[in-house]
Amino acid sequence: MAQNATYQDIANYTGFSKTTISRYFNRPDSVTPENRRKIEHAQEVLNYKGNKVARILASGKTEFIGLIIPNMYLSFYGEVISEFLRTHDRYGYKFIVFNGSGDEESERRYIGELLSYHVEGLIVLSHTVPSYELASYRTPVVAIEREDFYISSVNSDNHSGGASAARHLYERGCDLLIHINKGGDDPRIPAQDRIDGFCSVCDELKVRHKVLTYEGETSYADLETKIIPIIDRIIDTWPDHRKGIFCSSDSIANITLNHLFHRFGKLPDDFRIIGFDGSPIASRAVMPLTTIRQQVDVMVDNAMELLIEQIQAIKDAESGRPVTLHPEPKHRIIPPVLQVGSTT
Amino acid sequence: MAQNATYQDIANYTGFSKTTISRYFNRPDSVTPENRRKIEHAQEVLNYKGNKVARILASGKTEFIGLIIPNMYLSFYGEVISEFLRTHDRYGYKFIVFNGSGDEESERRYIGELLSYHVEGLIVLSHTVPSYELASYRTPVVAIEREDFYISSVNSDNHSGGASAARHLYERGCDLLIHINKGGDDPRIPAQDRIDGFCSVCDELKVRHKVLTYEGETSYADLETKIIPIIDRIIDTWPDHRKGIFCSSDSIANITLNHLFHRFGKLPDDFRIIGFDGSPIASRAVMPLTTIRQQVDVMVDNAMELLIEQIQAIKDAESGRPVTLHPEPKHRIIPPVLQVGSTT
DNA sequence: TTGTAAGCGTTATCAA
DNA sequence: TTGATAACGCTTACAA
Repeated sequence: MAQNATYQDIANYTGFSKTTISRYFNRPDSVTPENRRKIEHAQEVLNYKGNKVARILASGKTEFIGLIIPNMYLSFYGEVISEFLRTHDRYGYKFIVFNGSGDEESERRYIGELLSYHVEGLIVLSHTVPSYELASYRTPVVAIEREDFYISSVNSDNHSGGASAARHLYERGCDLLIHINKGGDDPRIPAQDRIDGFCSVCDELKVRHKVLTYEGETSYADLETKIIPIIDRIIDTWPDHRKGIFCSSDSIANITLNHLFHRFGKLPDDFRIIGFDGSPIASRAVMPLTTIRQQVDVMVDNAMELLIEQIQAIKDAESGRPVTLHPEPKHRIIPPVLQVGSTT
Repeated sequence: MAQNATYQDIANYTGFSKTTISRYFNRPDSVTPENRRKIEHAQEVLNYKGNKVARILASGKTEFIGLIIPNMYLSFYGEVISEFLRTHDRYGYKFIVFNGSGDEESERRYIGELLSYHVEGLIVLSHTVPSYELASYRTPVVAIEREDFYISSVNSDNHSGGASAARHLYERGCDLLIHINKGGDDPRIPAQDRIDGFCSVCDELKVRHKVLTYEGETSYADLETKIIPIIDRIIDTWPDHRKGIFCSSDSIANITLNHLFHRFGKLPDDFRIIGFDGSPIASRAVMPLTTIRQQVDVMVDNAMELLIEQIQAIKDAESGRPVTLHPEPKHRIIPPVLQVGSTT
């Protein structure tokens, strides 16, 4: 079983030096057309495969980006992965994906591992490791929909998302607006903006409203056990209102909708539901959910831009060009869009 | 901006040689406890990070596995990715994920790229590159739910899946069984077994049946445009039968269900629908789909076992131990389970 | 346009 | 138990 061919083998075969072979691969123009053909031929004869590991070691450039997501049961994250993979054709970066599962120590280990592979940058969607720690790694990093005080980030315009949800429910005749969201420890998370936007519109319209929270979940099934009691409480507590429920994810909206169906055989007329994400589960349902759709493709494009900017800054710095070494974190805000379904 | 510390730095700091530092990391017992402490201390002082790239180059072991999936709009593949990522805690392998998008040339390029990163193995779910070519790379490889003539694989027991779908529809009183599946070019694909299982049970039960096919799709929306005409044709052609429709994916089943709802406002009593996959879209719907659920977790576990077996065989071969170099491909068959919903 | 030689940060093989 | 030294396969000055 022959070992893989190397530059050295091609060099021996053609009579050139390793350097020329290297140049052939990196800047073909710098080799005469005739010699280019010779090398090309040798390459095929020897079935040359290439070894990027050696190239990385020598050049320091891995073309790897680490991607850390919190879970896979929210379809939002699947969509995010998908969109990032799609950027490969444009930028050439490969993605090493980790599922943090909400455990801070694991995520820290994963990050360490990614750094030791010399990834050129990190995209972080998981919530546990604080941004000041991420910033301290001195590696390009972009946060998406998470606490981002010390690092660049891309977020949905959660404030306007919450606001348009409230406005839409009001327009659909609701006189009690309820927002269901995860119980927050850190007030700087994006979800807080959603709550603020929701409440400020409610105040403005002078419509009664509530924010109900649940404790962090670990799976879709777990989420169900936490949401269903909340819905039951709503049914019992406010029988005489037309209730507009703004859920902080389509999963929650879906659970809400299903539970109402199971109790009443239909979506009762005193309920309106609106989700958040724009996931397939929303649009592909027999009764499509009204939802605030995040523009995942746009968010991912922006994240790549921000990350590549940082990667470029580091390359510039290394090649001695003048450069701002610690630029202010940049935050991009992507407006979500109201996607009207049948639940409002 | 200080460079990352290396073994050399630790060696200089402690007065040992690089070799000793290397041994400290790889076989700590081979260093005296006292010296171990010294090195440990130096490691912290210098904030040593490690460089796996260099380790890979020197040792040849990357701990990387390449994962090539055909698309991300079928939730099956998202679930597969998720399950593979979960194995990291058990086996330590990292995953480089590519989305083949059904283009043979891209997939071939991706595979080349993965090989040049010296991934230790390949998991292939995409359909384009034939298995004899995959086998020719002489790299450990496991196929999942695709043509697998020359390589090891894990598949759902498609025959029994198709059979139990037919049996279930028959038991639910259908007198015309229809199977919708992708138009096949290659008869060796797993889907063919599904068709066979379906038809053989129909023959056995002496119930009338049809297999309808559509041409390869590129997205969920595209799939809709291909499936809807088929459903319309079914409605027009066989008005007087109770039709049991077995769809080759939950997405197709979902499209079918939605279309029937849009035309009739409900699932008409002369229709029964059964999907295949067991995706969230099936179980989380207001009207949960009956479906043949693939045991993704079991399939992934088996795939990892088969792959690691091959990786181990290569390591054994390299260390000179006697070993069968080209063992027969192994094929594992995982039984899917009938998951009864509200559409039958 | 081509070649020489010195790395990149590990692991592996011998000796000591 | 430790150390000197040679790989691993490529990139990158610097020379020719």
